[in-house]
Amino acid sequence: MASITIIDIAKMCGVGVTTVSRAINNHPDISEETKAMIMKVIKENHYVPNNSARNLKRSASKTIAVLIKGITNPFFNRMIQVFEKEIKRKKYSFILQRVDEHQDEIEVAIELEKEKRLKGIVFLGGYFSHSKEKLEQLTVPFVLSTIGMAPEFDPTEFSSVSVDDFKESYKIVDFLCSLGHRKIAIITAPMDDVSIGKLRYEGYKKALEDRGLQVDSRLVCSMKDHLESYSMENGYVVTKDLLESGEPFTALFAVSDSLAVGACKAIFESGKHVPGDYSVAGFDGLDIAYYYNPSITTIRQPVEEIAEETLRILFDLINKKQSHSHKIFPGELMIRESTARI
Amino acid sequence: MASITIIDIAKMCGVGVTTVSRAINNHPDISEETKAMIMKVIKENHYVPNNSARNLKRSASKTIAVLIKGITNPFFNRMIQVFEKEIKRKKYSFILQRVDEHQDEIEVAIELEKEKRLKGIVFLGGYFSHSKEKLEQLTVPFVLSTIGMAPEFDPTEFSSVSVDDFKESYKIVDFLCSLGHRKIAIITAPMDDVSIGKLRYEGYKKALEDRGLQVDSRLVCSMKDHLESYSMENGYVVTKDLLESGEPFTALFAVSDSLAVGACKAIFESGKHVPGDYSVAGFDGLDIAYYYNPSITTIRQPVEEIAEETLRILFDLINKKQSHSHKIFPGELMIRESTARI
DNA sequence: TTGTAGGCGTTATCAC
DNA sequence: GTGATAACGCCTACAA
Repeated sequence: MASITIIDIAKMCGVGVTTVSRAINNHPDISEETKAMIMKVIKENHYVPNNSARNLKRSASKTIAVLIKGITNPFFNRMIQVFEKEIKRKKYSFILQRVDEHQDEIEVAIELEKEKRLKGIVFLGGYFSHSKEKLEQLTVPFVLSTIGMAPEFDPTEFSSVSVDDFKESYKIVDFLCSLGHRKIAIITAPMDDVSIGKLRYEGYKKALEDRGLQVDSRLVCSMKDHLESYSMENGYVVTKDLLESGEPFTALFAVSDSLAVGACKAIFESGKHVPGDYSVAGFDGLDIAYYYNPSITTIRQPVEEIAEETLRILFDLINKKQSHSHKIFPGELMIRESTARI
Repeated sequence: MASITIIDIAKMCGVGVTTVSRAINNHPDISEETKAMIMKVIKENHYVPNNSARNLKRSASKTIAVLIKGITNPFFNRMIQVFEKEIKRKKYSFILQRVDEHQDEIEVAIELEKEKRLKGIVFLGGYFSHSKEKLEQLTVPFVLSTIGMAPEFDPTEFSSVSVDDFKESYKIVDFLCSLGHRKIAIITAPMDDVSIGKLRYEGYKKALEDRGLQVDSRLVCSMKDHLESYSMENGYVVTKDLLESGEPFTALFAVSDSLAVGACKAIFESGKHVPGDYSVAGFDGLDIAYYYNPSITTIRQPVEEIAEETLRILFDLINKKQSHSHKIFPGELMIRESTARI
């Protein structure tokens, strides 16, 4: 049962461990023959170096970790692909680490940094509200990507890439207004939430106000706590409640495309039509918003660009080419079938 | 910069490293006071034990790894949640490891087993066709979950949990036949593929044959290689091609719900209706199949049950309560709006 | 080009 | 209840 070690290999080959180590790690100072011979023995005996030992000894490794909160979010799929491709292209290795909803991503990051001797970290998703003290324990560069940020944060202490959730939300709600809608409902995060849900709600509020419209609290619907947040099911249940309340409205802005899909379903089940009876708008620009029937008006986030820029900044940070920077990408209003003039 | 170690903490506390180690790891042989004192110092100095060193030294750790191929598949989301919950409930820790499409999951598993001293492994997704020799290098118990399997495998050498893709596929195609459809197209994996796509295709073939129908190769559509497999986009593009080919058909079976969604979109764009002009059926039982408009007839895989059974078997294996076993769950035919009598 | 030996940070063994 | 000390498996000066 005892696993085979580098020493065993060395003995079998009749060489020293150093030589074996050189063979494994493609070091220059080794003759082709001995290397080939060693590799052959390694293959035959299925020797696999122990990563823990390597990481322990190694002072630094060329690896980037991406910590992602809410991995169920299809929005991240495309981003992950870009991250993986780009990181590999730079000859770094790539670790994807899921962070639980209730877990503290900084703590996970600190631990991982020590364990894997990371060169850099990308935080994806979730909301960022950590003490400066904690942030300082992170000794490698990191970038926050598509993360809602507490405004009180000092922008000189970190880097970030995202869209302006407030502004984009404003944009799409304003678009609904421009279609003549005056009673616009919203499905958003619970009020005690401090994430992008909140930012998008603020955009909604401001857009209405600028149009001289009152925010009607009866049309402000919070996602259900006991259901997965931002899910289709959540949108469905919330919309069902709204429809049953009898509160009149003509348009509905869901702060994510998945919520919008669920909302449409609830509307169909009540015998109504989209956009005939209700206009529905989403947010994010997921594939499903395009493929849904009707296709759903939404704000498309430029995921590829966001991912690429995130890495560009991270590598600049790693190479000390620059200090912290913040990049805001514009979202794109995708006008589709789910919204209509009133 | 140099990280703080257990020795530093020991010195600061005026105790030996052993004692600190005991405090960290909740060992019994330590007084409450010293433990509290040590923990306080640890907190104050933000000491975080180095995982590599722990793993290196530890003989065994209570951790289960789930290796997942194709993490973009929303089908796995629910399963992962179950895994995480159950594994935590058993006081094990949980590692989710993504495996790249082209990566060999067994190699990843072997490496991870050594690095993290795993107690067990769950393989999720992909197709399993590894040599016995390689499998034997895995010294910890493992279970294959929802994985297509080469039939030539010796069932006494591993455990598995899944639905019978062949049978379920047969079931839904037979259902389409029972509605009077005789020209049934299929969107499936490329013919050189050896995954569940192939099994589902075989079920389709058999169902038609048993109904005395010919498999019309012009109605057998393969997913595009250059697009993400099983994606909505793939279903969309393939269906567009099929419609443009002018080949007559009245029903379409897509081997995944996402493909089915894309297919519906293509049909709508051509000015046709579902199920008025074409019946469409999917496979998997994703949320979106229910929320889509029209809701999509599909085979629902009992994901929770599959996940739970997977762990039950794995833990039985770990506790030596049993040897390899195979569990096949029945899928459930969900008859919805996207299919109609011809 | 190759081998020897020390140490990475932790836990386990065994004394006290 | 507590503390030295030897591993764990590998990498890397340094020596040969």
